[in-house]
Amino acid sequence: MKELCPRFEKAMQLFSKRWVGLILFELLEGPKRFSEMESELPVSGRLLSERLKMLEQEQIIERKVYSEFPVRIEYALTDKGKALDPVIKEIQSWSESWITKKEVENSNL
Amino acid sequence: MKELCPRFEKAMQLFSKRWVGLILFELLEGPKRFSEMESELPVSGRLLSERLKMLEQEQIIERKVYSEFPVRIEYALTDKGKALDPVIKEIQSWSESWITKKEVENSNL
DNA sequence: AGTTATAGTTACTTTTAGTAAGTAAAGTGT
DNA sequence: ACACTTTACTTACTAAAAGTAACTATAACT
Repeated sequence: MKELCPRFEKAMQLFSKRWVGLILFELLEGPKRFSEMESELPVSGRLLSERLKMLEQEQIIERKVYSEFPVRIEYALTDKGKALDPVIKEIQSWSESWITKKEVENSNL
Repeated sequence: MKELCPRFEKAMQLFSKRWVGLILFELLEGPKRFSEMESELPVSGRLLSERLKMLEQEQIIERKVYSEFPVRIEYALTDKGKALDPVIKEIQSWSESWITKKEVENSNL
């Protein structure tokens, strides 16, 4: 097996985890709370928690605790995370050019 | 649950399937055969076959049969597939800027 | 101390991925 | 004609990841 490109492989390993793309899409709009993301995406608390933990470990997002009542916890992109903006934008652009209405409908069956 | 962007969600659904990114990376270099991809990527025949079938159905790749001895089958990107070049390039560029040597090493444990 | 609101976690089921061995098709050699 | 190659898959089985629903933790407020 050839080496291909270890950094690219590592990046794809992150991206090919379910929900990661959509979580990043959300966070590019600005910092969000757990419950916001949970309600805006069709992801369960269990997986959202798991992914946020992973993205924090990869230093792509940052978890900030605000001691209010009730406690507010916000997730925000780091510089490394913000640098993914062009990637998300390219995927968005591609999907608008090449994904047909029909395909979108059929994917929900 | 908000609608977000159905086309983007559909695109991420494709991308977040394991090996899809690496298969596209390979095919952007030019048409490839099954056995070539199998040996260049750490993917098993079963999944490679499944992914190629899926990508063909999505019209991202094309399967061409050449009646030689032994039979030669090539997979090539369609225009829709070639249009993913900027996406792959952006991921590559991000990974080169932000994935450290250490991260690459640790991901193989 | 008990209530409330957010942010998770746990235990369980279903789906997807990984592995290894086997089958299919079709041109070749005898 | 028929067994032999070579590539391209498929099948049966095991392991890992994702989905679901109910439950717990924390901490400020009353």
